[in-house]
Amino acid sequence: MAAEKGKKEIVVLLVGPPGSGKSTFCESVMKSSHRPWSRICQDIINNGKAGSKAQCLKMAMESLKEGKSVFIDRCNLDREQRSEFIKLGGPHVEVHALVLELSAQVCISRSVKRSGHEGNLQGGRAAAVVNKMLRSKELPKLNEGFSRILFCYNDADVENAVKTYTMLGPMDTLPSGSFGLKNPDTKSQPGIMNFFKKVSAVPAASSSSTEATTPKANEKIEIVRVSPVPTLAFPSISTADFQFDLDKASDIILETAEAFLPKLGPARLVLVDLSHGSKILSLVKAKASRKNIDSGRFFTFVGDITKLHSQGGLHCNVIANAANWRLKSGGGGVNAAIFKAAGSDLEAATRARANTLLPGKAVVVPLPSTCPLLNAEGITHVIHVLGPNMNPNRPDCLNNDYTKGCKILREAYTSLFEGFLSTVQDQSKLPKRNNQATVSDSGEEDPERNKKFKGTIASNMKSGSVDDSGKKRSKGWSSWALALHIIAMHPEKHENIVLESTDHIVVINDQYPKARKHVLVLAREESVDGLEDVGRENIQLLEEMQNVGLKWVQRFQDEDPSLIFRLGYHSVPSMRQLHLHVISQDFESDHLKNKKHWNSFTTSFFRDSLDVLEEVKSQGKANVESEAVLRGELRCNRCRSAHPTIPRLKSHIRTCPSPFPHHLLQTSRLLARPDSSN
DNA sequence: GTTCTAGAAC
DNA sequence: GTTCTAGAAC
Repeated sequence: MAAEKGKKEIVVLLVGPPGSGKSTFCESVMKSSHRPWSRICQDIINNGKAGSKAQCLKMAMESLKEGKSVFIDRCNLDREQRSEFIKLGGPHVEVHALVLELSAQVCISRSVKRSGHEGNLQGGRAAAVVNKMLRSKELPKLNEGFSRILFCYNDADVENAVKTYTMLGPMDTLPSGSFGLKNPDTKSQPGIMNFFKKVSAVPAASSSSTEATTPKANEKIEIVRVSPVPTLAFPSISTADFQFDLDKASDIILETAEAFLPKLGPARLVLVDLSHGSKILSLVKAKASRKNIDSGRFFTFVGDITKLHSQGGLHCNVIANAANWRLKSGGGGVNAAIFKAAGSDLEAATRARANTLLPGKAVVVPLPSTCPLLNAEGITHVIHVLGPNMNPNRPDCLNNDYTKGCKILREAYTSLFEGFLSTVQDQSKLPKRNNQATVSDSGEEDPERNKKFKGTIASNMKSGSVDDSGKKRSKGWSSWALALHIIAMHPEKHENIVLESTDHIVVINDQYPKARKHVLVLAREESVDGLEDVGRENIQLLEEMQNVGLKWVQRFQDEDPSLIFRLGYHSVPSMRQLHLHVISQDFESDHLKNKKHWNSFTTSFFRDSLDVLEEVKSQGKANVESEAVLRGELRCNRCRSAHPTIPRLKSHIRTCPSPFPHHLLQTSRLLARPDSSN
């Protein structure tokens, strides 16, 4: 009996989708265990047929009364499903969970085989069932009431678990706790697309704990995919109402798509047109096959872009809209159709990102969860694109100027594909930052100011946006990062802090000086956000910034000749608007608090103004150092000795007697008065 | 960029 | 116990 002294029954909840091996596990243990077990399987509890949870509970209680331990052989994938079985626990009954985290593919193929009805339909159903279950899976936690949880990720783990439970005699117990959990991140399962993003961002990730929801790169069976391949469906831009030449347009589509496919991983690009007789479709199709473009990853499709999944059976997670400049519904065609299908959600979501769009630009709009397009078609993002216009009855007609037109159309597709790329992967590691959005921060759009079409996508501009997986994106500038930009654009509104200004520059004190003297010379050029945006056209500007910086050094040294300065730029600025740091080398400041602060001024991340000028003159651009150096050791800027913490470093630099390194002394990178004793 | 703070390091 | 870092939130 259960009450027998020292003896404890065990309830083991198997946790896993169909085909994960729950029944096999139970049978293996029961075959040679010395402990009496009862397997309670919901699939057969009803005289061989599937039964209810209540039946399972009742039978479990009966078995426990008989002194048997029990396996609860049902999926038990979410907390709620498990909760009532956990209540079976008590002073004489322990409750364990055994989690079978095997890959979705394995589970699906096993359940297909078991059903004895191989083939697409059965396979499709099995896949659908497993996928659906995995989507709402919650891994068990000790605080649900388990005394022990064991995670298995592969056959070897399962074999060990079988041994563990087989060896368990009637009087034995197992240690409490959670065992074998490999990646605690899987405790909550975000939407299926989030998973895909995570996986595609780190293609090398092979942690088997995510395997259950990770598609293999080269899956052979379509239905086994847990997440669909990211796919962008896009209409031909500018060739309908904007009357752009079809031949030229088709060349540009192919050219830009071809350039992007290698960057997109397994993702697909699909040109869509409503009509079977579409000329642009047949042109693109013919040219694509001539160019031997991978037809699995770039193809044309006839259908309604708002109903590709439901009517066409094509799964696309992102669609492009041939938008108008006002980013509003209307005009008929694709634009009207998409706005109609997406409902008011799209207008609101668009408005949160941008108010207007310039030709050649794109804006990525994530659809809110309530959006019908998301729910009915699985579309997670709409990317609005505005192409060039050749129709005299529409705004901004280019009057047949195809030089300009082709350039803008190329930009439009590039912006679109970049936008798509940004939905596929987290781009935080991309070195280039100059593909910035050009929608104004205040939401007011000034078409005049975008003389250069260097930027491409307009997205995530309103604030530090967070993508679906919770990471901050590198695109766009958070509101705090705009402070310098705002001052540079309107110094007259900030008279209280502006020390000096000309048509091209503004000088201010750094709000959080990292040394006794620390001022910033801001460029007033609209489109130059940082060193990476600098080109030959900015040489005069760089020279003026340096001269103004030197003037301020003189001024400071007149007050205190012992001050030593460097003039330079951060390789990758945290704040928008090119700014030159004029900073004394004492680094005596309470605002200098962390490794990033120190390393940004004392490693190769800090690019001396002189060097930058020389590089721009000779090679047309400045070299920039990777942000990785910011995480390096803390080294003295004079003797280069390493120090474990910021406080220790600071106390060292207060008294370090060494001269500055050779390369700084050699040229006039380091600005010291001759009579200073350094 | 800063502030705040959990928790690692000492 | 305190010091310090590093990540999240802004």
